[in-house]
Amino acid sequence: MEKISFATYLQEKIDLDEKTIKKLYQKLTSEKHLKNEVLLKPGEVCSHAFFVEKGLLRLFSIDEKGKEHILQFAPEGWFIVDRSSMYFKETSQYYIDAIEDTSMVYINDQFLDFAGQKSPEFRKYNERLLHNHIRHLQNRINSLIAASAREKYQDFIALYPDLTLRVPQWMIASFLGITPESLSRVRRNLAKENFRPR
Amino acid sequence: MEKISFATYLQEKIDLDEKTIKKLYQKLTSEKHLKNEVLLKPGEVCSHAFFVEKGLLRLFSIDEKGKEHILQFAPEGWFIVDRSSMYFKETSQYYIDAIEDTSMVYINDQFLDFAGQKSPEFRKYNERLLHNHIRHLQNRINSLIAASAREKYQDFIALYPDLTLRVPQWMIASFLGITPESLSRVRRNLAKENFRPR
DNA sequence: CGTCGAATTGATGTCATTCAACTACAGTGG
DNA sequence: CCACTGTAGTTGAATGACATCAATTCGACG
Repeated sequence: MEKISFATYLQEKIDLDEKTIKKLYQKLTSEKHLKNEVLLKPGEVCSHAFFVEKGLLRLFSIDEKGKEHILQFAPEGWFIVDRSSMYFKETSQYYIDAIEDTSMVYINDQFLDFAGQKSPEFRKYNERLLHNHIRHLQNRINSLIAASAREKYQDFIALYPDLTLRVPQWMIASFLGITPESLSRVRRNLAKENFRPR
Repeated sequence: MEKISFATYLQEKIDLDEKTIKKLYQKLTSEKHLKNEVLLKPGEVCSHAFFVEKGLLRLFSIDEKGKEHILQFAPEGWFIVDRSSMYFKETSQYYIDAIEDTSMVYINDQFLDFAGQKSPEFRKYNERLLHNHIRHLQNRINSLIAASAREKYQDFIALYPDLTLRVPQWMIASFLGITPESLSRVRRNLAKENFRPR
């Protein structure tokens, strides 16, 4: 996958002049984290949103039995954050970690305030992001309550076509709320039916 | 349940002077709808958010097999809206209808703009609502992928203690993504174990 | 009282989980 | 370079959870 720099991303998404972008960008720190590094743990307050420039992050919980449940993946060009923890300053219930070596931009409250003051466009875009997030969550809930394991997997492929190859299968299962074995069988059946050579 | 007027609600939640509240409130229309009336249908753009003063609304989808799947309940003091449809002006996939006779306040874009200009407090509160919404959705997803039918029901009771009595059981089942029969059995088992006289 | 939808119950079926065995493969150290 | 180890993925068999179908009861309301 191609690297997506945050500066380029802002230019595309928001109509800002170069000068403002530079001003914003130099307020930010960009960091690299290796695979398996943990960026947020339960009990901590989520103090940053992460914009993924290159690599892959995930947001997940661990239940009483020690099982992981993945709420979100964030490949290049995505944000990941426990928004309610960050906004309300509550301790989080969730983990964020790196599935691949990942370079990301750290975004904190000060930056958001600063950028919002500098540019009303940025403010608006931020609002847009929130609504986009809500749309995603809502669609996901609908899929979870309405669909079978098979359909959930198909919804997943439609949503993240590229991730199907990049993410280990047991993580996809964990995202869908099914076991790795079940997903394996779902895939076998799908392959049987839609057999197509490549 | 007690009626919650929107004016009172605003006073409690946002620090506004009486004059501003009046100014805002007279921009709004309050309407009553009878049980079973439909306020939003798939294919329409969701042009209003509804604040429930008295009664009960629901947001739901219907799948290809004709089954309903309930995404949200909104009793007194709650907002209900298909946010992504309203914000992005896309046609909705969802229904909103009245479970009980309901009086509600219609809130549209013009009002939000107007109120946002009049009062930065209002703007902030609006942002707060968005984050609150996201928190809810995220917790719900976590419950849906991590919990058994029984645990989902317990999560539901914890979240909406009063609704347990007000909402028909088959709707709760539809909210949880299980069948009415399953919910009935879950309840029987819970009752057997935690037997307590009332 | 009669009707209709909601809820319960039982019998049965199906889908997904669990547990265990096995394969494939990547990484590690001898 | 090759065993050794650990993790991912697949497969099978048994189990369990939830769904489906059908019958019955319950309760609200005209």
